[in-house]
Amino acid sequence: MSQKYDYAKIEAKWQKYWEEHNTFHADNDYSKPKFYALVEFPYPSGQGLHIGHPRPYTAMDIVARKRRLEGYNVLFPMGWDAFGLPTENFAIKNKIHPALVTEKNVAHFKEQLKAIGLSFDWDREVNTTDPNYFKWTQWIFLQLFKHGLAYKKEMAVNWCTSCKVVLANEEVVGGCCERCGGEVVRKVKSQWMLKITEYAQKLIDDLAEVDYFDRIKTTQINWIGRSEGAEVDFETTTGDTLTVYTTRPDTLFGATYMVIAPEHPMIGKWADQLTNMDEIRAYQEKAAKKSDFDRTEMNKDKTGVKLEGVKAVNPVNGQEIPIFISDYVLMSYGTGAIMAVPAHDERDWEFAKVFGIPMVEVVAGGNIEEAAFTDCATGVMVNSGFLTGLSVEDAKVKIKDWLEETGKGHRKVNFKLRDWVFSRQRYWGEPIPLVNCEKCGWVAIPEEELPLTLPEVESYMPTDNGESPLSTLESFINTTCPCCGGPAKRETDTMPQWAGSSWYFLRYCDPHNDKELASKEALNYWMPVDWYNGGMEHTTLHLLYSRFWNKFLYDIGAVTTKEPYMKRTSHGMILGENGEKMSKSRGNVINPDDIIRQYGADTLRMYEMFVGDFEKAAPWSTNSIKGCKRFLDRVWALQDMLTNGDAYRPELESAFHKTIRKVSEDIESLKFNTAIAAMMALVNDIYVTGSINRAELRTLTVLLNPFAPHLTEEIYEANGFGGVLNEQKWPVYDEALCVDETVEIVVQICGKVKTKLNVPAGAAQADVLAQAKADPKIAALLEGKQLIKEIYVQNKLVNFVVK
RNA sequence: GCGCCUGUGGUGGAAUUGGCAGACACGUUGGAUUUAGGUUCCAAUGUCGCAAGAUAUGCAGGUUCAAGUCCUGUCAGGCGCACCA
Repeated sequence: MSQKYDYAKIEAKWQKYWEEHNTFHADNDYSKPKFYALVEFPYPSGQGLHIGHPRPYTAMDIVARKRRLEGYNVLFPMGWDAFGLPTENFAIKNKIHPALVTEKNVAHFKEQLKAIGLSFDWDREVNTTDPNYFKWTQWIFLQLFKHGLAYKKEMAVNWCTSCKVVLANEEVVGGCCERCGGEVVRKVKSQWMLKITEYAQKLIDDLAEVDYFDRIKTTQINWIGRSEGAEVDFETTTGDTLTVYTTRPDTLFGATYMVIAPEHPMIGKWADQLTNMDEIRAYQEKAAKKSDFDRTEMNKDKTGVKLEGVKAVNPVNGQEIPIFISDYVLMSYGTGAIMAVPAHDERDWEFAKVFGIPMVEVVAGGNIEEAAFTDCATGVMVNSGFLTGLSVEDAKVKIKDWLEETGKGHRKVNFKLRDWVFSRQRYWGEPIPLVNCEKCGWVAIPEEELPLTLPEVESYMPTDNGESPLSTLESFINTTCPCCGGPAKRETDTMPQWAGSSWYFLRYCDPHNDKELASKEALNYWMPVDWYNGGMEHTTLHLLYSRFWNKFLYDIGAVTTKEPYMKRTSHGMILGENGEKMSKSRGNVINPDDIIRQYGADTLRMYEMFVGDFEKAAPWSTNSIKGCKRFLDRVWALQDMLTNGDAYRPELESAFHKTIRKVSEDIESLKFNTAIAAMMALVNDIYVTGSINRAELRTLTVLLNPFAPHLTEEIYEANGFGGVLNEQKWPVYDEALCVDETVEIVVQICGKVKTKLNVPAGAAQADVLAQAKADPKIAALLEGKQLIKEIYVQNKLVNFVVK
């Protein structure tokens, strides 16, 4: 052997072999047990692959390769989430069609992914910008529309002044655009909305049926934000009704004023009766200019204006109470109006202090002069009419019953989750397949006309008034109504990037189907995804959206499972060498092409898995990667020490069984770093013996194969183990052989280690204690002391407690 | 402010139900091989100490025969949410 480990040659050879033999193609052979491993498909940016991409891809590649060796029919697909702003912006700047930009970027990404030796089934590649794909994205939208889950709404939206695009709430981070960091302002626009709120309860409930990391579940539950309370109707002196939502109806006797959102519609209605309308208008204008972020920024100083001329009546005691407008009440949550109980709500307390409003204590136990008493678990009701003397919990039930009996209110569940703003005034997205007819209103285009493709336009720039570039194209806009045949205009907005990624996992099951999004047979066999790994940052966006779409499609019978993903895990980021996030501006970017050239793909894979806890962020280290290269060099060099032998040698037998067990278990629990450490330790043990036999080398190559597929295939073939490695069986271990024959027992005196003994595994307590006491060093230390206690832990330690 | 998570050598990180802290690497030091650099191999490597030994998991307490692990308090860092009534 004695040849150098020529990774470049070996990797090119096996990548070619896999491609030519279509090795990783997932058959639609429905008789075999299946395993569907999924990684988030990338956005093919112009910069090419980031060094962070291979981390989750390699991890799931390891799982997929292990499953194949275990006899599963494995679906491990890849595709491109290719609509989106960076491509469009590049197209605008360079006056080139975004489809061409996308094509070029995809080709580059694909080449880079193949160079890592990932076992994707490239026959099932999907691309969200391919009309054969987005035909079905549009089809799904039409079903949502037909089922009343898509609707158009005039609303204040988040507008990124830099991208010139509407953002979903989820895309606004700290008052700035998630993508470009530009300023986000409020703007009133007519938008397509998807009623994700209709599925809020199911999205919470069905988390019980899936295996996600706890923090992923918690984040989703918090984001959906369910709360239980009541809606209460307050009469006003104008004869109107003002409905509020509250989670504390038990404190109704303590409501001393009301607050409504500055944009509350009642204000317009009461304009004639309000004597301080100028002041109110000024406050409304000030509030309208602020984004949601600005409104939350100033949460310390409560501001507001009292409505002079209108009062509300507390339904429990008939008391007239003032109404204020204040921007601490949001129109978008609940009813846009609250009953304020300053004694038992911090915000109301602060507001009442500013405006000198009286407080009424209705739950005993706090000091309302100092602070609002909000701890509801322990309190007893006071000053509360028929609720007085009850516990808070009982009072909640009683008041809700009372509200429902008297018709003054009712139980109500609310969610923080808002409906999904689905329109984008952009070119590079799926056109929304609807037309607007003067007579018939919004009408779906016939399904047989799908896909509705993007027309060629002069400029991809949004117009100055924020409309889509498509809005300037008369030939696209003007059409006929599918319903009445009269003149109609097409919707010119496109879908957000989230659309295509909300169902791609379904398309992988049957990617070339032109009759339906995927056949029932294929879905029935492959779905749900058995293991989905992706970024933590997608927990409230992509994960929620795609679960929503899948649930809707399930309800209309288009898919076969209620939940799309059985198991969801998340990986940590790869940081720069300085521990900061990698970015061009910080100058700490590592290019995967360079690493592969210098060390090889197998080393890159090993290092990305060895770098640290898979779930945590880890800084890149150019020094540490050498350790992985060294390990693979050592594995390669084992071939020079090869001897015959068809069984593990006795001195290594236990080590082999233990390592197989460790690697098998660690892969399942994402502990790739310790799996690799175990293999390194095994190789070190082998080196100590000075040789390796054929049985041992064969097992080692299979075990290491998911991590370093090229190197192991080459060793396997070069030594004539028979067949190709990827068609072999995952090694098995014998639990009985994982146990050592003798164990080292620690002997402590008063918890301090004094000596160690070698005893047979499972030795009897009495024997071990006797042997410990007989040890000269221990005997000397016990001499003249009173033995109070003897602790014995099987196969672990002995502890003598003395006085 | 609220919620969740994390604090272990010079560095990345390991440590079943509480049971030898520092696996596995990186780096460093010394040695061997080499004309030299690189590679490879051997040895050492938490801290203090010649040694015996002592001491050590952010800090301060507590429970226990025994604590990185459990409890209380506290500090630092990270993530999420952020006036959600």
